[in-house]
Amino acid sequence: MLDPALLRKDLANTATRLARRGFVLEADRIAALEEERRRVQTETQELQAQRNARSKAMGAARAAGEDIEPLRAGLSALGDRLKDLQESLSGIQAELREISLGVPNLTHESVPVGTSEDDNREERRWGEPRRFDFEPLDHVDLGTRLAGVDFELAGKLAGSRFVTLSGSIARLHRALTQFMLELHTREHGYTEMYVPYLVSPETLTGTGQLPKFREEQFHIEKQDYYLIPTAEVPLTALAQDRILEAHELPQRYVAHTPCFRSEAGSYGKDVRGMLRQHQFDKVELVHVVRPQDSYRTLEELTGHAEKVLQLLGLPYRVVTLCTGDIGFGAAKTYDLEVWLPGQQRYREISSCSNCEDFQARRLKARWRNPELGRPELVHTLNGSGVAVGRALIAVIENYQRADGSIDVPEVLQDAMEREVIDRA
RNA sequence: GGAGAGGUGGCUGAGUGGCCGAAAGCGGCGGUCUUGAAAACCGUUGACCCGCAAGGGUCCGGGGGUUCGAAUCCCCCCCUCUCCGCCA
Repeated sequence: MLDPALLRKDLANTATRLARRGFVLEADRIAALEEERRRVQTETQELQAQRNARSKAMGAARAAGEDIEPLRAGLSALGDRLKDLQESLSGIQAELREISLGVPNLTHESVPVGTSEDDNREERRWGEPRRFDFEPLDHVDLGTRLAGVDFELAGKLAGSRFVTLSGSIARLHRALTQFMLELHTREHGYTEMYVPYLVSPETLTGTGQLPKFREEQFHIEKQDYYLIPTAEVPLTALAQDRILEAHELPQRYVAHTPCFRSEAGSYGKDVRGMLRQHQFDKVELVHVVRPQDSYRTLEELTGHAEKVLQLLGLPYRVVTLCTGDIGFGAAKTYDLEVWLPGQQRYREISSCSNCEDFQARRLKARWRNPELGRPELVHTLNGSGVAVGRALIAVIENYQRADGSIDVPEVLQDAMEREVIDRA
Protein backbone atom coordinates (compact mmCIF):
# COMPACT_ATOMS: atom_id res chain seq x y z
CA MET A 1 0.00 0.00 0.00
CA LEU A 2 1.21 3.47 -0.81
CA ASP A 3 1.48 6.21 1.76
CA PRO A 4 -2.08 7.58 1.96
CA ALA A 5 -0.64 11.08 2.00
CA LEU A 6 0.42 10.56 -1.63
CA LEU A 7 -3.21 10.05 -2.62
CA ARG A 8 -4.29 13.06 -0.60
CA LYS A 9 -1.66 15.65 -1.27
CA ASP A 10 0.13 14.58 -4.40
CA LEU A 11 -2.53 12.78 -6.37
CA ALA A 12 -1.73 13.99 -9.88
CA ASN A 13 1.97 13.31 -9.57
CA THR A 14 1.32 9.88 -8.09
CA ALA A 15 -1.02 9.02 -10.96
CA THR A 16 1.70 10.00 -13.43
CA ARG A 17 4.29 7.83 -11.72
CA LEU A 18 1.89 4.88 -11.63
CA ALA A 19 1.11 5.33 -15.32
CA ARG A 20 4.74 4.47 -16.03
CA ARG A 21 4.06 0.95 -14.94
CA GLY A 22 0.84 0.85 -16.88
CA PHE A 23 -1.50 1.41 -13.97
CA VAL A 24 -4.45 3.75 -14.33
CA LEU A 25 -5.29 5.43 -11.04
CA GLU A 26 -8.90 6.49 -10.46
CA ALA A 27 -7.76 9.95 -9.46
CA ASP A 28 -11.13 11.67 -9.76
CA ARG A 29 -12.88 9.07 -7.70
CA ILE A 30 -10.21 9.23 -5.04
CA ALA A 31 -10.25 13.02 -4.91
CA ALA A 32 -14.03 13.02 -4.47
CA LEU A 33 -13.92 10.39 -1.76
CA GLU A 34 -11.15 12.20 0.06
CA GLU A 35 -13.04 15.44 0.08
CA GLU A 36 -16.11 13.76 1.45
CA ARG A 37 -14.08 11.81 3.95
CA ARG A 38 -12.54 14.96 5.32
CA ARG A 39 -15.90 16.70 5.62
CA VAL A 40 -17.61 13.78 7.33
CA GLN A 41 -14.68 12.99 9.57
CA THR A 42 -14.39 16.57 10.79
CA GLU A 43 -18.05 16.74 11.63
CA THR A 44 -17.98 13.33 13.29
CA GLN A 45 -15.12 14.32 15.49
CA GLU A 46 -16.76 17.58 16.46
CA LEU A 47 -19.91 15.77 17.51
CA GLN A 48 -17.89 13.20 19.40
CA ALA A 49 -16.15 15.98 21.31
CA GLN A 50 -19.55 17.47 22.13
CA ARG A 51 -20.94 14.16 23.24
CA ASN A 52 -17.95 13.49 25.46
CA ALA A 53 -18.16 16.89 27.11
CA ARG A 54 -21.92 16.81 27.63
CA SER A 55 -21.96 13.26 28.87
CA LYS A 56 -19.36 14.16 31.39
CA ALA A 57 -21.38 17.19 32.48
CA MET A 58 -24.38 14.96 32.83
CA GLY A 59 -22.49 12.63 35.13
CA ALA A 60 -21.53 15.58 37.27
CA ALA A 61 -25.11 16.90 37.29
CA ARG A 62 -26.46 13.55 38.36
CA ALA A 63 -23.91 13.31 41.13
CA ALA A 64 -25.00 16.75 42.28
CA GLY A 65 -28.59 15.56 42.35
CA GLU A 66 -29.80 17.88 39.59
CA ASP A 67 -32.47 17.08 37.04
CA ILE A 68 -30.78 15.47 34.04
CA GLU A 69 -33.82 14.71 31.86
CA PRO A 70 -33.48 17.80 29.60
CA LEU A 71 -29.82 17.03 29.00
CA ARG A 72 -30.59 13.44 28.16
CA ALA A 73 -33.07 14.30 25.45
CA GLY A 74 -30.62 16.56 23.64
CA LEU A 75 -27.87 14.02 23.81
CA SER A 76 -30.06 11.25 22.53
CA ALA A 77 -30.66 13.18 19.31
CA LEU A 78 -26.97 13.90 19.01
CA GLY A 79 -26.25 10.21 19.39
CA ASP A 80 -28.53 9.35 16.48
CA ARG A 81 -26.89 11.91 14.26
CA LEU A 82 -23.47 10.66 15.26
CA LYS A 83 -24.38 7.12 14.42
CA ASP A 84 -25.37 8.09 10.88
CA LEU A 85 -22.17 10.02 10.41
CA GLN A 86 -20.02 7.19 11.68
CA GLU A 87 -21.67 4.73 9.33
CA SER A 88 -21.12 7.06 6.45
CA LEU A 89 -17.50 7.63 7.45
CA SER A 90 -16.66 3.97 7.74
CA GLY A 91 -18.27 3.36 4.35
CA ILE A 92 -16.08 6.01 2.75
CA GLN A 93 -13.00 4.73 4.50
CA ALA A 94 -13.71 1.17 3.42
CA GLU A 95 -14.00 2.26 -0.18
CA LEU A 96 -10.78 4.25 -0.02
CA ARG A 97 -9.05 1.30 1.54
CA GLU A 98 -10.33 -1.05 -1.12
CA ILE A 99 -8.97 1.23 -3.82
CA SER A 100 -5.65 1.65 -2.02
CA LEU A 101 -5.19 -2.09 -1.66
CA GLY A 102 -5.35 -2.44 -5.43
CA VAL A 103 -2.75 0.22 -6.21
CA PRO A 104 0.72 -1.16 -7.00
CA ASN A 105 3.96 0.16 -5.56
CA LEU A 106 5.83 3.09 -7.07
CA THR A 107 9.00 2.03 -8.85
CA HIS A 108 12.47 3.23 -7.95
CA GLU A 109 14.01 5.84 -10.23
CA SER A 110 16.66 3.37 -11.41
CA VAL A 111 14.01 1.06 -12.89
CA PRO A 112 13.85 1.21 -16.70
CA VAL A 113 10.54 2.34 -18.15
CA GLY A 114 8.96 -0.22 -20.44
CA THR A 115 5.91 -2.25 -21.28
CA SER A 116 7.05 -5.88 -21.43
CA GLU A 117 9.93 -8.19 -20.57
CA ASP A 118 11.60 -7.07 -23.78
CA ASP A 119 12.32 -3.77 -22.06
CA ASN A 120 14.08 -5.32 -19.09
CA ARG A 121 17.67 -4.18 -18.71
CA GLU A 122 20.45 -6.74 -18.68
CA GLU A 123 22.96 -5.88 -15.96
CA ARG A 124 25.57 -8.63 -16.26
CA ARG A 125 26.26 -12.21 -17.28
CA TRP A 126 28.12 -14.91 -15.44
CA GLY A 127 29.52 -18.07 -17.04
CA GLU A 128 29.53 -19.19 -20.63
CA PRO A 129 26.68 -21.26 -22.04
CA ARG A 130 28.21 -24.64 -22.69
CA ARG A 131 28.96 -25.73 -26.26
CA PHE A 132 27.72 -29.24 -26.91
CA ASP A 133 29.27 -31.57 -29.48
CA PHE A 134 25.91 -33.29 -29.65
CA GLU A 135 22.32 -32.13 -29.78
CA PRO A 136 21.36 -31.34 -26.15
CA LEU A 137 18.03 -32.66 -24.90
CA ASP A 138 15.68 -30.88 -22.56
CA HIS A 139 14.95 -32.07 -19.02
CA VAL A 140 11.76 -33.84 -20.06
CA ASP A 141 13.56 -36.19 -22.44
CA LEU A 142 16.53 -36.58 -20.16
CA GLY A 143 14.36 -37.20 -17.09
CA THR A 144 12.14 -39.64 -18.90
CA ARG A 145 15.11 -41.61 -20.21
CA LEU A 146 16.49 -41.84 -16.71
CA ALA A 147 13.01 -42.82 -15.51
CA GLY A 148 13.25 -40.20 -12.76
CA VAL A 149 10.73 -37.62 -13.96
CA ASP A 150 7.14 -38.60 -14.67
CA PHE A 151 4.36 -36.22 -15.64
CA GLU A 152 1.84 -38.88 -16.58
CA LEU A 153 2.07 -40.53 -13.22
CA ALA A 154 1.51 -37.22 -11.46
CA GLY A 155 -1.29 -36.49 -13.91
CA LYS A 156 -3.13 -39.55 -12.73
CA LEU A 157 -2.93 -38.33 -9.17
CA ALA A 158 -3.63 -34.67 -9.58
CA GLY A 159 -3.87 -33.57 -13.20
CA SER A 160 -1.67 -31.39 -15.33
CA ARG A 161 1.14 -29.20 -14.05
CA PHE A 162 2.25 -31.73 -11.47
CA VAL A 163 5.23 -34.03 -11.53
CA THR A 164 6.70 -36.98 -9.68
CA LEU A 165 10.41 -37.38 -9.24
CA SER A 166 11.96 -40.66 -8.28
CA GLY A 167 15.23 -42.25 -7.28
CA SER A 168 18.36 -40.24 -8.03
CA ILE A 169 16.41 -37.34 -9.47
CA ALA A 170 14.32 -36.99 -6.33
CA ARG A 171 17.53 -37.19 -4.37
CA LEU A 172 19.14 -34.54 -6.56
CA HIS A 173 16.16 -32.31 -5.83
CA ARG A 174 16.69 -32.84 -2.11
CA ALA A 175 20.45 -32.32 -2.39
CA LEU A 176 19.89 -29.00 -4.12
CA THR A 177 17.54 -27.87 -1.37
CA GLN A 178 19.95 -28.90 1.33
CA PHE A 179 22.86 -27.23 -0.42
CA MET A 180 21.04 -23.90 -0.64
CA LEU A 181 19.90 -23.96 2.97
CA GLU A 182 23.40 -24.74 4.20
CA LEU A 183 24.91 -22.00 2.06
CA HIS A 184 22.53 -19.32 3.27
CA THR A 185 22.62 -20.25 6.93
CA ARG A 186 26.37 -20.92 7.15
CA GLU A 187 27.84 -18.38 4.76
CA HIS A 188 25.24 -15.67 4.41
CA GLY A 189 23.96 -15.33 7.96
CA TYR A 190 20.31 -16.23 7.54
CA THR A 191 18.12 -17.71 10.25
CA GLU A 192 16.39 -20.85 9.07
CA MET A 193 12.65 -20.90 9.63
CA TYR A 194 9.95 -23.53 9.42
CA VAL A 195 6.66 -21.85 8.66
CA PRO A 196 2.97 -22.58 7.96
CA TYR A 197 2.10 -23.50 4.39
CA LEU A 198 -1.45 -22.36 4.93
CA VAL A 199 -2.10 -18.74 5.83
CA SER A 200 -5.05 -16.48 6.56
CA PRO A 201 -6.48 -14.02 4.04
CA GLU A 202 -5.22 -11.19 6.28
CA THR A 203 -1.64 -12.39 5.93
CA LEU A 204 -1.97 -12.69 2.16
CA THR A 205 -3.41 -9.19 2.05
CA GLY A 206 -0.48 -7.96 4.09
CA THR A 207 2.08 -9.17 1.60
CA GLY A 208 0.05 -7.99 -1.39
CA GLN A 209 -1.35 -11.15 -3.00
CA LEU A 210 -4.86 -10.22 -1.95
CA PRO A 211 -7.24 -8.79 -2.88
CA LYS A 212 -5.95 -8.37 -6.41
CA PHE A 213 -4.54 -11.80 -7.17
CA ARG A 214 -7.14 -14.05 -5.63
CA GLU A 215 -7.43 -16.09 -8.82
CA GLU A 216 -3.80 -17.10 -8.62
CA GLN A 217 -4.11 -18.58 -5.14
CA PHE A 218 -5.25 -21.99 -4.03
CA HIS A 219 -7.93 -21.56 -1.41
CA ILE A 220 -9.11 -24.04 1.18
CA GLU A 221 -12.83 -23.51 1.18
CA LYS A 222 -13.64 -25.26 4.38
CA GLN A 223 -11.60 -23.00 6.63
CA ASP A 224 -10.68 -19.89 4.65
CA TYR A 225 -6.99 -20.72 4.43
CA TYR A 226 -4.80 -20.11 1.42
CA LEU A 227 -1.88 -22.27 0.32
CA ILE A 228 1.21 -20.09 0.22
CA PRO A 229 2.32 -19.12 -3.29
CA THR A 230 5.82 -18.48 -1.89
CA ALA A 231 7.53 -18.52 1.50
CA GLU A 232 7.85 -14.76 1.08
CA VAL A 233 4.33 -14.60 2.51
CA PRO A 234 4.86 -16.28 5.90
CA LEU A 235 8.44 -15.03 6.26
CA THR A 236 7.63 -11.38 5.63
CA ALA A 237 4.53 -11.60 7.79
CA LEU A 238 6.72 -12.58 10.74
CA ALA A 239 7.10 -8.83 11.21
CA GLN A 240 3.34 -8.26 11.11
CA ASP A 241 1.95 -6.00 13.86
CA ARG A 242 5.37 -5.62 15.44
CA ILE A 243 7.45 -2.67 16.48
CA LEU A 244 11.02 -3.93 16.30
CA GLU A 245 13.77 -2.33 18.35
CA ALA A 246 16.69 -0.86 16.41
CA HIS A 247 19.03 -3.58 17.64
CA GLU A 248 16.71 -6.27 16.25
CA LEU A 249 17.33 -5.14 12.67
CA PRO A 250 18.21 -6.36 10.17
CA GLN A 251 16.30 -9.62 10.26
CA ARG A 252 17.19 -12.15 7.59
CA TYR A 253 15.25 -15.35 7.19
CA VAL A 254 15.55 -18.38 4.97
CA ALA A 255 12.97 -21.11 4.55
CA HIS A 256 12.46 -24.07 2.29
CA THR A 257 8.80 -24.57 1.46
CA PRO A 258 6.58 -25.86 -1.27
CA CYS A 259 4.79 -23.13 -3.22
CA PHE A 260 1.34 -23.43 -4.72
CA ARG A 261 0.06 -21.46 -7.67
CA SER A 262 -3.09 -21.93 -9.69
CA GLU A 263 -1.41 -20.47 -12.81
CA ALA A 264 -4.80 -19.18 -13.88
CA GLY A 265 -4.29 -17.22 -17.05
CA SER A 266 -1.16 -19.05 -18.12
CA TYR A 267 -2.93 -21.73 -20.10
CA GLY A 268 -0.76 -22.90 -22.94
CA LYS A 269 2.34 -21.29 -21.45
CA ASP A 270 5.24 -23.60 -20.64
CA VAL A 271 3.01 -26.65 -20.83
CA ARG A 272 5.96 -28.93 -21.50
CA GLY A 273 8.12 -29.96 -18.59
CA MET A 274 8.30 -28.84 -15.00
CA LEU A 275 9.11 -25.19 -15.55
CA ARG A 276 5.64 -24.08 -14.51
CA GLN A 277 3.90 -26.27 -11.96
CA HIS A 278 1.02 -25.94 -9.53
CA GLN A 279 3.41 -27.09 -6.82
CA PHE A 280 7.12 -26.47 -6.62
CA ASP A 281 9.77 -26.08 -3.96
CA LYS A 282 11.71 -22.96 -3.29
CA VAL A 283 14.33 -21.74 -0.86
CA GLU A 284 13.30 -18.21 -0.05
CA LEU A 285 15.26 -15.33 1.46
CA VAL A 286 13.58 -12.44 3.28
CA HIS A 287 15.08 -9.34 4.85
CA VAL A 288 13.45 -6.87 7.20
CA VAL A 289 15.63 -3.77 7.37
CA ARG A 290 15.90 -0.10 8.23
CA PRO A 291 14.69 2.06 5.31
CA GLN A 292 18.10 3.57 4.75
CA ASP A 293 19.60 0.10 4.25
CA SER A 294 17.18 -1.43 1.79
CA TYR A 295 18.91 -0.71 -1.52
CA ARG A 296 22.28 -1.85 -0.25
CA THR A 297 20.50 -4.96 1.02
CA LEU A 298 18.93 -5.61 -2.39
CA GLU A 299 22.39 -5.90 -3.91
CA GLU A 300 23.51 -8.23 -1.11
CA LEU A 301 20.42 -10.38 -1.40
CA THR A 302 20.84 -10.69 -5.15
CA GLY A 303 24.45 -11.65 -4.60
CA HIS A 304 23.37 -14.44 -2.24
CA ALA A 305 21.09 -15.89 -4.89
CA GLU A 306 23.80 -15.54 -7.52
CA LYS A 307 26.20 -17.44 -5.29
CA VAL A 308 23.96 -20.49 -5.53
CA LEU A 309 24.19 -20.52 -9.31
CA GLN A 310 27.91 -19.80 -9.29
CA LEU A 311 28.66 -22.69 -6.95
CA LEU A 312 26.51 -24.95 -9.08
CA GLY A 313 28.37 -23.77 -12.16
CA LEU A 314 25.21 -22.64 -13.94
CA PRO A 315 25.54 -19.76 -16.43
CA TYR A 316 23.09 -16.95 -15.81
CA ARG A 317 22.38 -13.31 -16.39
CA VAL A 318 20.92 -10.60 -14.17
CA VAL A 319 18.21 -8.31 -15.46
CA THR A 320 16.43 -5.36 -13.90
CA LEU A 321 12.73 -5.70 -14.50
CA CYS A 322 11.24 -2.73 -16.30
CA THR A 323 8.17 -0.83 -15.08
CA GLY A 324 5.92 -2.96 -17.27
CA ASP A 325 7.19 -6.32 -16.01
CA ILE A 326 7.81 -5.67 -12.32
CA GLY A 327 5.59 -7.23 -9.68
CA PHE A 328 2.75 -5.52 -7.83
CA GLY A 329 4.50 -4.80 -4.55
CA ALA A 330 8.05 -4.28 -5.72
CA ALA A 331 9.86 -0.96 -6.10
CA LYS A 332 12.79 -2.63 -7.82
CA THR A 333 13.42 -6.21 -8.90
CA TYR A 334 16.40 -8.12 -10.23
CA ASP A 335 15.64 -11.40 -11.96
CA LEU A 336 18.28 -14.08 -12.24
CA GLU A 337 17.88 -16.02 -15.46
CA VAL A 338 19.67 -19.33 -15.82
CA TRP A 339 20.78 -20.75 -19.15
CA LEU A 340 18.69 -23.71 -20.28
CA PRO A 341 20.33 -25.67 -23.13
CA GLY A 342 17.04 -27.44 -23.84
CA GLN A 343 15.45 -24.11 -24.73
CA GLN A 344 18.58 -22.30 -25.86
CA ARG A 345 17.64 -19.31 -23.75
CA TYR A 346 17.82 -17.76 -20.29
CA ARG A 347 14.87 -18.46 -17.99
CA GLU A 348 13.94 -16.96 -14.64
CA ILE A 349 15.22 -18.92 -11.65
CA SER A 350 15.20 -16.20 -9.00
CA SER A 351 13.52 -12.89 -8.43
CA CYS A 352 14.92 -10.46 -5.85
CA SER A 353 12.81 -7.47 -4.87
CA ASN A 354 12.89 -4.47 -2.62
CA CYS A 355 9.30 -3.71 -1.61
CA GLU A 356 10.39 -0.69 0.45
CA ASP A 357 7.54 0.07 2.89
CA PHE A 358 4.75 -1.24 0.63
CA GLN A 359 4.26 -4.54 2.46
CA ALA A 360 5.29 -3.06 5.81
CA ARG A 361 2.42 -0.59 5.66
CA ARG A 362 -0.11 -3.33 4.98
CA LEU A 363 1.43 -5.53 7.65
CA LYS A 364 1.97 -2.75 10.20
CA ALA A 365 5.59 -3.83 10.43
CA ARG A 366 7.55 -1.09 12.12
CA TRP A 367 10.70 -0.34 14.05
CA ARG A 368 11.62 2.21 16.66
CA ASN A 369 13.79 4.75 14.90
CA PRO A 370 15.81 6.42 17.65
CA GLU A 371 16.21 9.53 15.51
CA LEU A 372 12.50 9.98 14.97
CA GLY A 373 11.42 9.06 18.46
CA ARG A 374 8.41 7.26 17.09
CA PRO A 375 7.69 4.05 15.17
CA GLU A 376 8.55 4.03 11.51
CA LEU A 377 7.74 1.48 8.80
CA VAL A 378 10.49 -1.01 7.99
CA HIS A 379 11.49 -2.01 4.50
CA THR A 380 11.03 -5.60 3.35
CA LEU A 381 12.88 -7.53 0.67
CA ASN A 382 12.53 -11.02 -0.69
CA GLY A 383 14.34 -13.19 -3.13
CA SER A 384 14.41 -16.77 -4.29
CA GLY A 385 17.59 -18.41 -3.28
CA VAL A 386 16.67 -20.20 -5.58
CA ALA A 387 13.68 -22.01 -7.09
CA VAL A 388 14.52 -25.68 -6.50
CA GLY A 389 12.53 -27.19 -9.36
CA ARG A 390 14.06 -24.85 -11.89
CA ALA A 391 17.52 -25.43 -10.44
CA LEU A 392 16.92 -29.13 -10.95
CA ILE A 393 16.02 -28.51 -14.58
CA ALA A 394 19.09 -26.34 -15.06
CA VAL A 395 21.42 -28.92 -13.58
CA ILE A 396 19.95 -31.75 -15.63
CA GLU A 397 20.15 -29.82 -18.88
CA ASN A 398 23.52 -28.14 -18.35
CA TYR A 399 25.26 -31.24 -17.02
CA GLN A 400 23.92 -33.74 -19.54
CA ARG A 401 26.25 -36.06 -21.40
CA ALA A 402 25.93 -37.51 -24.88
CA ASP A 403 24.60 -40.80 -23.55
CA GLY A 404 21.83 -39.11 -21.59
CA SER A 405 23.47 -39.43 -18.20
CA ILE A 406 24.04 -36.42 -15.93
CA ASP A 407 27.25 -35.25 -14.32
CA VAL A 408 26.70 -34.29 -10.69
CA PRO A 409 27.93 -30.75 -9.91
CA GLU A 410 30.90 -30.91 -7.62
CA VAL A 411 29.22 -29.22 -4.66
CA LEU A 412 26.51 -31.90 -4.67
CA GLN A 413 28.68 -34.97 -5.08
CA ASP A 414 29.06 -35.68 -1.37
CA ALA A 415 25.34 -35.48 -0.78
CA MET A 416 24.62 -37.57 -3.86
CA GLU A 417 27.39 -40.07 -3.13
CA ARG A 418 28.20 -40.24 -6.82
CA GLU A 419 29.63 -38.25 -9.70
CA VAL A 420 27.24 -39.34 -12.42
CA ILE A 421 23.53 -40.07 -12.58
CA ASP A 422 22.88 -42.69 -15.20
CA ARG A 423 19.59 -44.04 -13.96
CA ALA A 424 16.97 -43.05 -11.50
C1' G B 1 -14.88 -34.01 19.91
C1' G B 2 -16.40 -33.08 25.55
C1' A B 3 -15.67 -29.91 30.16
C1' G B 4 -13.69 -25.56 32.27
C1' A B 5 -10.69 -20.87 32.55
C1' G B 6 -9.08 -16.61 30.25
C1' G B 7 -7.82 -12.56 26.39
C1' U B 8 -6.23 -5.02 29.42
C1' G B 9 -0.02 -0.81 27.62
C1' G B 10 7.04 -3.84 25.81
C1' C B 11 5.99 -7.65 30.01
C1' U B 12 3.33 -9.09 34.73
C1' G B 13 -1.23 -7.56 36.40
C1' A B 14 -5.44 -4.23 38.92
C1' G B 15 -9.83 -2.33 37.26
C1' U B 16 -17.83 -4.75 37.02
C1' G B 17 -21.31 1.85 34.11
C1' G B 18 -19.14 8.49 34.29
C1' C B 19 -13.56 10.66 38.61
C1' C B 20 -10.06 5.17 33.34
C1' G B 21 -5.86 5.77 27.99
C1' A B 22 -6.35 2.99 32.15
C1' A B 23 -3.44 1.49 39.32
C1' A B 24 0.91 -1.01 40.75
C1' G B 25 5.29 -3.66 39.69
C1' C B 26 8.98 -4.96 36.03
C1' G B 27 11.53 -3.34 31.81
C1' G B 28 13.19 1.18 28.90
C1' C B 29 14.97 6.31 28.93
C1' G B 30 16.95 10.78 31.72
C1' G B 31 19.00 12.47 36.30
C1' U B 32 21.11 12.41 41.59
C1' C B 33 24.80 9.67 44.21
C1' U B 34 29.70 6.97 42.81
C1' U B 35 36.75 6.86 40.75
C1' G B 36 33.52 3.45 37.60
C1' A B 37 29.50 0.11 38.05
C1' A B 38 25.66 -1.91 40.98
C1' A B 39 22.11 -0.63 44.62
C1' A B 40 19.08 3.31 46.28
C1' C B 41 16.34 7.68 45.20
C1' C B 42 13.84 11.36 41.75
C1' G B 43 11.65 12.14 37.09
C1' U B 44 9.93 10.15 32.56
C1' U B 45 7.94 6.29 29.35
C1' G B 46 1.53 3.31 24.54
C1' A B 47 -0.22 3.20 19.39
C1' C B 48 -3.09 5.28 15.55
C1' C B 49 -6.08 9.10 12.75
C1' C B 50 -7.47 14.32 11.19
C1' G B 51 -5.09 19.16 11.30
C1' C B 52 0.07 24.13 9.02
C1' A B 53 -0.81 24.62 14.04
C1' A B 54 -3.64 25.10 18.32
C1' G B 55 -6.34 21.28 19.19
C1' G B 56 -9.63 17.24 18.52
C1' G B 57 -10.75 12.11 17.86
C1' U B 58 -10.06 6.62 18.12
C1' C B 59 -8.08 2.22 20.40
C1' C B 60 -8.64 -2.47 26.79
C1' G B 61 -8.91 -9.88 21.14
C1' G B 62 -12.72 -8.81 16.62
C1' G B 63 -17.82 -7.51 15.34
C1' G B 64 -22.76 -6.12 16.83
C1' G B 65 -26.19 -4.38 20.75
C1' U B 66 -28.04 -1.75 25.46
C1' U B 67 -27.13 3.38 27.44
C1' C B 68 -26.96 10.39 27.60
C1' G B 69 -22.25 7.67 28.67
C1' A B 70 -19.06 0.91 28.07
C1' A B 71 -12.47 -1.88 29.47
C1' U B 72 -16.82 -2.65 32.73
C1' C B 73 -23.68 -5.07 30.92
C1' C B 74 -25.85 -8.42 26.65
C1' C B 75 -25.15 -11.36 21.88
C1' C B 76 -22.00 -13.57 18.02
C1' C B 77 -17.10 -14.78 16.38
C1' C B 78 -11.74 -15.57 16.88
C1' C B 79 -7.64 -16.94 19.79
C1' U B 80 -4.93 -18.91 24.13
C1' C B 81 -4.54 -22.13 28.38
C1' U B 82 -5.99 -26.58 31.61
C1' C B 83 -8.30 -31.49 31.97
C1' C B 84 -10.58 -35.81 29.32
C1' G B 85 -11.00 -38.46 24.61
C1' C B 86 -8.70 -39.27 19.82
C1' C B 87 -4.29 -38.87 17.08
C1' A B 88 0.89 -37.69 13.30
